[in-house]
Amino acid sequence: MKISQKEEFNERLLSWYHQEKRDLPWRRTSNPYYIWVSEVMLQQTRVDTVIPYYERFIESFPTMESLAEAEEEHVLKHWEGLGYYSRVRNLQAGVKEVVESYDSKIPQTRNEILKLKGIGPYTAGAVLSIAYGVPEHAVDGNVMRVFSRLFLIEEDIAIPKTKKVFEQRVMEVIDETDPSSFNQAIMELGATICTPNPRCLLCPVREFCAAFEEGKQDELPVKTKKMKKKVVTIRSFAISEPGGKWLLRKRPSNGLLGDFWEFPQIEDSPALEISESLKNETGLLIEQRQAYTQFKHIFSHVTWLVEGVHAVLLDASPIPEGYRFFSEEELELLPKSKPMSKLLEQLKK
DNA sequence: CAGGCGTGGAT
DNA sequence: TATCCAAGCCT
Repeated sequence: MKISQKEEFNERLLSWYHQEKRDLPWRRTSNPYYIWVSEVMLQQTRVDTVIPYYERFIESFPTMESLAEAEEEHVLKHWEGLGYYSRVRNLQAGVKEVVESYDSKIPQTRNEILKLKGIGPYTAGAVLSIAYGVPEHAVDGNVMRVFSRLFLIEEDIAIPKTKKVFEQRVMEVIDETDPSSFNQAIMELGATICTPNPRCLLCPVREFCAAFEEGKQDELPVKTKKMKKKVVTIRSFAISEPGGKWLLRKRPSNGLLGDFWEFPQIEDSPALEISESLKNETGLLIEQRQAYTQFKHIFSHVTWLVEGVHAVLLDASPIPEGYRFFSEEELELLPKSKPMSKLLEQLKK
């Protein structure tokens, strides 16, 4: 596509968008905070998955002040099952910053909004353009896929610096009168038409598309990186005490499943001496019962082979720092990871 | 920069 | 079953 065709391109794109766009909850509001929440939830997450979470979250935390004041555990419970849990801790931290340091007004320049926790280049552009009408690029995976085809850009989108190429190109093409609709229209196109297996015959702008012109739409975008996943064996100890309570510990804030409570567990230990390993790593003294369950859980970058072991705590055992007993009722209120939920499900059998 | 960070759906 | 994702950000 030539830049001289910009006006005609935007006319086609935007009229298609206004006619075909999906009716989504965050498209029914102009509240910048709600837009912010939706954009964070949508990071690496499908629209259909996000919708119910978004509705519940906004209902429970209708204002930035209400989110800023909420208990982290309560907030995390609203994110349970969505994944990438650091997103919600960063969101709350960012909202607190806005409430406390910006008089509850979200900054309206890229440099300022980028300072907020959890707001990166994409989310900055998305909030600025959608909530405030600022002509800023918001380049995500959709935009790179669509633009790589429109302009026949064959650079590897798996390499971080490649994104700059797309950000520049967006700024050349963006509709200055309605940057909100422009950014959303490109993403909508990527999500519904210009998908990995594109449906070019339905595309409103195919006559501007260099890849379609040359029949290369199926070869773009170029993306090289492949994920290799580690496999880790996890032995998880469901330790009960006479009162029927379960002994849990809190995971560190950083890293996988940050701040989640879990059964004490050890990684990659020889099966024969697992009680000894647990004692070495945690100080806990237990009497092991029989292994009661075994399953696999696949995270984005690591696979856990989980073996759940039932055990009772010996009277002589110390309770290490950071460990707590939970009744069944208390357990219900905790945010739980998928592996934790699977273990509990098995426990009830 | 490379790698860590969840989950459920599509192929 | 295996793979790759889907509106990225942080360190």
